[in-house]
Amino acid sequence: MDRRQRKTREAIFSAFIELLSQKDFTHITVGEIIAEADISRATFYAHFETKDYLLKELCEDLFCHIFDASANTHPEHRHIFRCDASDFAFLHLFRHLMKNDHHILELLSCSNNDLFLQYFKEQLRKMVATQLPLFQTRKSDRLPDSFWIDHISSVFVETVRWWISNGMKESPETIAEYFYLAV
Amino acid sequence: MDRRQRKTREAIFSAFIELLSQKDFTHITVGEIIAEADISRATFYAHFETKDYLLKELCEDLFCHIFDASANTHPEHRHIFRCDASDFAFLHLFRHLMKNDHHILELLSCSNNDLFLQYFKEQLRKMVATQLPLFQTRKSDRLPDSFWIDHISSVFVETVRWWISNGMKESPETIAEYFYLAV
DNA sequence: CATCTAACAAACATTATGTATGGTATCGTA
DNA sequence: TACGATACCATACATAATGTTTGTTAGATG
Repeated sequence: MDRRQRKTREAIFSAFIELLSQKDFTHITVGEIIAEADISRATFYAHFETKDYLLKELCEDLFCHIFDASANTHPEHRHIFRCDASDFAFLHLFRHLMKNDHHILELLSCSNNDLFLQYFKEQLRKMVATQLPLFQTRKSDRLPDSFWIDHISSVFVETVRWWISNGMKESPETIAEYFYLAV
Repeated sequence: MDRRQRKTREAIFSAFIELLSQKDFTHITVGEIIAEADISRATFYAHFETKDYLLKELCEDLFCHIFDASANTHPEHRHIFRCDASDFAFLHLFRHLMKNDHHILELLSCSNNDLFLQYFKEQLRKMVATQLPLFQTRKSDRLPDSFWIDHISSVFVETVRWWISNGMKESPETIAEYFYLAV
């Protein structure tokens, strides 16, 4: 990919992130994005068909990073679902969120978090679905698989939502604790 | 309230609901609403300041109905949280949803359900919060109150989401069963 | 250096939002 | 029934956002 393209793409993304930290997605205009990114109107539309696609691509970028990282760093621990002293997949996710590598937290500010957490949940659902046997518990036997997959993903997402809206005062370990209790 | 006002308000609401069953909220224009409702532009703005307020008022109308109904019909059962053979608050909610009195299901079609379920969750959270002691369980002792309130409300909402996206094949009783297992 | 193409500025057509105006029909009430 | 209030109407308008087009400039790549 041409360096110029990379640079404007980056500029658009970071302008967008900046705006998202200030106001709701639906109230952000293309005009504001190009002003913040300091690019021409035509250039914006050369990169993204619409504002919706911009959002979509941003989410894909971000969540791919997080999930790839979690999936690859500690593969030997991914079979552990229930909480214990060691590392495991969900705790990794909480840690990644806390580190805020990719400015994800800015995106999850209250006015926008629905949007992003839904994308996030989508990814989680895929992860859980492909490894369903690892997530079996006593109570999951009495629930339909698809319900159980949704449930795990939802509780994770809602835990994150709570964590953020409470100022992320708790450690990733405490949150993981809450998550495993709740799920 | 003047009959004329009631009628146009109703016309706007049902036009809006019709459109929401076809497409996403953000892609519905005021122009489409007034065409569907067959009213003049000026009239629309005499009733609702913006499209967002229209949504808000619609949600308030709908969810107030549901919650009032549940709150009033069987007050003697509202102290029961855990699932048993008798009626209780959450089962009532599931039943109300299934009856689809106020065309709520149309609103909860996949493209829009986030929007409405968030409003729904808001209401639930209030209900749970005001009656927190009734919702205590063994595991809730080990979680912060606000986390627990969010958790109950979220699991309810996500259960509804799953139910709808699965075609509402299950009975309210079965869904209540799943809900109580999951929560 | 030569070629390809991304980015640019500027202008434009189209669509959506929200307001203002003066006339008409329907309402609640006396 | 008649009357005053007001909700609704059509129309027009100002403003703002979307998305496209054009010819040109500047940077990347080989």
